[in-house]
Amino acid sequence: MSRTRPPLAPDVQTVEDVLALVRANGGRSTHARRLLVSALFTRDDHMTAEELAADVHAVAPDVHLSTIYRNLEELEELGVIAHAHRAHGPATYHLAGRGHGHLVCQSCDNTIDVPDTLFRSLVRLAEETYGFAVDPHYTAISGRCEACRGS
Amino acid sequence: MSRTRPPLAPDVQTVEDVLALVRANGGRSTHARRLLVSALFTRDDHMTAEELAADVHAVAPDVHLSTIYRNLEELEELGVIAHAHRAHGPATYHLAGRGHGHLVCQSCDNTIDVPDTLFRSLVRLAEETYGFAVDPHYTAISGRCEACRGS
DNA sequence: TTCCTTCTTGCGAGTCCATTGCACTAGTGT
DNA sequence: ACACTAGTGCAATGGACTCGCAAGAAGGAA
Repeated sequence: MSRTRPPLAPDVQTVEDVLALVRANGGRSTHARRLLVSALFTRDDHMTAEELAADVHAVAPDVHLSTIYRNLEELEELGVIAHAHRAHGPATYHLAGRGHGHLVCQSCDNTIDVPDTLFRSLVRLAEETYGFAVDPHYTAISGRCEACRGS
Repeated sequence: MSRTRPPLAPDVQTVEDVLALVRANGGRSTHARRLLVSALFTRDDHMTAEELAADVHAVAPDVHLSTIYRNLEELEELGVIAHAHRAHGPATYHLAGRGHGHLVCQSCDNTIDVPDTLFRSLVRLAEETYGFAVDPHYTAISGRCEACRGS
């Protein structure tokens, strides 16, 4: 499979679409791969590699965690999914779809998905002032959510 | 030492000031502690625990890494230093001073310090829309720096 | 100074999240 | 059916911390 640049996710809407895309890029549609993509579509949420592995394991217990990681990397290169890093704990993966940022509460660890519009000013200022191209999706923003503010 | 709330860093300008603050909070001014604080002041930069340990080890080779971590935690509780998480790699520690955010390049890993003003709009929108209090210091923002954009 | 309390430290072990090398297995085009 | 190579399981490794514990050192009291 070519590992050069993400072909910017076309409209892949189903598990089969993804597998087709994988195959179109020289990959193979394996059991583990299919199950992982299914898990991603079924929950359509932010999930850690461990959580995805748990879902896969419900059906196929011997899919190894390293296989999960390798496939996640693969799918990310194809532009099917994206992952975001949080200050603490494992990264979360989610279907690429429309881009969005993440606010993560330092206390309860909850993630709030937010539209890119929230970052517009930051992106512009960083660009103008430092020539820095902010990727608002890659790092989750830390803070405290409404429920946790008070303590 | 009371571990309740950070007493919001007073004006501590020197190593001795910090040690005094530590003692005022029931801590002791130990060899390891003094060396760590020195390293922090000497470089006055963003440093990882390992880098700080290296500086300390230049003088006292048997200060254990766990001691470095414990002291960093201690100093952070006293408001003397702060740390920021980056998407990859270890956290970086720096003197608290005036707060600032961080832009970290995904390619070259360089950190750019930026004033809080860059985050003003994000902070306001997150607050208004989600009741979420963004802490722009805690998580470094990922992206690509001027030099690395092109590849 | 000596003593005593309690904070600190060194060290080793352990945890969490992720990555890698390797030999074996299994998709695929032919 | 075959061969070629992508993919997989497994174990080991690695980075960055974190923790428990017993020994050691600060600093106030006597």
